[in-house]
Amino acid sequence: MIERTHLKIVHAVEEHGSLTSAAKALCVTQSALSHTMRKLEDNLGTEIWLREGRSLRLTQAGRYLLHIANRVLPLLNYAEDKLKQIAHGERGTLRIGMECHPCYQWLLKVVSPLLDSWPDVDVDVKQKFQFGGVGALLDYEIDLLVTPDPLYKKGLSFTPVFDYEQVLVVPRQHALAERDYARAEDLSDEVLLTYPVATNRLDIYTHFLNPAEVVPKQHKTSETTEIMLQMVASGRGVAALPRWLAEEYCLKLPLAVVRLSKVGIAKQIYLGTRESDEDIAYLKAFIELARSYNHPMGLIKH
Amino acid sequence: MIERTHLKIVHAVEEHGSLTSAAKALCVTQSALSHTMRKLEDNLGTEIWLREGRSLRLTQAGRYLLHIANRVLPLLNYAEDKLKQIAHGERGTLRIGMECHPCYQWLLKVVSPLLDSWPDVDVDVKQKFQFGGVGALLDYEIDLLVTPDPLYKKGLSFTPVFDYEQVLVVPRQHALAERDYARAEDLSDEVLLTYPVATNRLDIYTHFLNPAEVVPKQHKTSETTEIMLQMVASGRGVAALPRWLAEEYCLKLPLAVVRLSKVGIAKQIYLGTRESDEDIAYLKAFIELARSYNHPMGLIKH
DNA sequence: ACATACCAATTAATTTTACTCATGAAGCTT
DNA sequence: AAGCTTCATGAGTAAAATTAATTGGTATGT
Repeated sequence: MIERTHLKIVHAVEEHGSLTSAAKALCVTQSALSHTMRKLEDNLGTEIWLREGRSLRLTQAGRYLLHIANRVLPLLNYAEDKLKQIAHGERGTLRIGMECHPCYQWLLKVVSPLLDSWPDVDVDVKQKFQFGGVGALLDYEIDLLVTPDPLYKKGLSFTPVFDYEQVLVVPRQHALAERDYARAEDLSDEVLLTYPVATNRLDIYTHFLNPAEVVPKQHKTSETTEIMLQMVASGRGVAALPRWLAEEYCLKLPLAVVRLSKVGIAKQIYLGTRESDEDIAYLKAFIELARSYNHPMGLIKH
Repeated sequence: MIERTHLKIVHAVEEHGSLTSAAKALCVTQSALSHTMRKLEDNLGTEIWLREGRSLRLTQAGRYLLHIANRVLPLLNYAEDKLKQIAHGERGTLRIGMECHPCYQWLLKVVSPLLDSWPDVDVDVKQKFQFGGVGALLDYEIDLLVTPDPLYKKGLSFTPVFDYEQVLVVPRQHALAERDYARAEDLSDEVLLTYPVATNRLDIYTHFLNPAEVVPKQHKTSETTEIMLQMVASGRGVAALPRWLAEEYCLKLPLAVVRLSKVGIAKQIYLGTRESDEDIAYLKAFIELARSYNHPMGLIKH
């Protein structure tokens, strides 16, 4: 009933002062406007303008309609703009999902150049998923999954973007600190500190302790890396973290880093996307950015 | 480009879960919706839904469009409602203009029953007009003029709604207080207190002093009735006011009321409207209300 | 006072749009 | 695989929007 044209007409008439000049501005004839508005007036049962000689004057209803026009038109114009930008991949919300704590630390470093070079792209980070990160990706809850465990499924594609080594963090005075590497047995008398997730999602179990059938003396958890490492520094246990993250904290706290097993635990961070999204420009750009981004002390030298 | 239908469709599809059921709800065929939305998608250059098997899933663009729909549709629906109410005279803003100070006092008493019986009518009171009250009425700045001086012009109509007598207010101890009435000469030795308006708009001049060619000893002005009468009570002068207003203050302050001239100055308050507004229900109601309203002590007994 | 310019409404004709119908393709269900 | 549901598509049609041409009214200027 009240259509966008009506709002546009009322607005244009107010701006240009007459039906005729408004018509010119809207690239239609004066007659078209006259017809269109007359129909609306019939429909509402009230006049929008008082016809006084050769000029129009808004009625109370007209004033109210103009008020609505001033509220709604900018909204629609802006929406149109934004939708076209989305269409061209210039704008959007990149919804990133993450399943591992170190991923978050890594992401923080990579996201800011994206925000800089894509000013119209918003980034949204989610961390809890009912059906896991892959499920969230398939359910369109997120557009990008940052994970160390790619789970290849039809319609998804995973790209490795970052290699790192998972290492043991011990107090600087600890006996292991001097060693070239730690063996699983070395932990049987230690308190192990990890993030609060299932042990089958912790590499130190799946790749290190479980194969040797070793369990640590005690297992404690901490939500935050900071607290965890302060506990390590004060001799309350040991932790397993990415080397690049651990070494950062070595500068601030009395900690030392030890390789896990003779060869070390090598990990990758993968970015997962839906294949159907492959032509979204900013998504592609982000993956490229992430891949080319050399973390200050991130890479294992092969 | 983005029309109201598009918003309605996106909204309905979200609500009903499919094009087909949305079509049913909107009383058109599924085909119509499909065509309409396809056209919008072509126009924007992006899909609104991902067609997954036989169900639709909003794209990012689609989610944004839905967001817009949720903002704009209620606005338009409400506006339509309100415009139809305005059309039927059930709703509106009654813009009242006033030119005289006592009018304001009177209005305050009459307006509240209107607000009670017309809950959807707002009242707006204006007091300053570049081209006088009549000009404001003709220029649609106001819808109703409250004035003691009707100025009959084509297209306007005035209705008297309230008779009152303009009287002199003096201190209760004043010599004039005992008199049946005051003559113009009695004021030649008095300080006259009035509202700050031109003397040709003050009845005490036009109807009383000027005809007798008398000027008071001094002429002072006050914006407010309260202050003016406190000054009178303290012997600093005399004032001319409507009897009903003056008698109200006599209860609170040591004042007395004296008739001006032997026959008194009879005044009326008129309500002026545009003839073209005669079918606005709440306007008619207000005038009726005002006319039937018996001020507690307002009327001169003829 | 007359001519001129401007403005909006109206009528009839025309173009454009929106909708329906019929049909087809693709996915679920059983 | 049959049956059902859902969306897409193309063609035809009814409806709506727009235009062109004209009328009547109101300022403006000479």
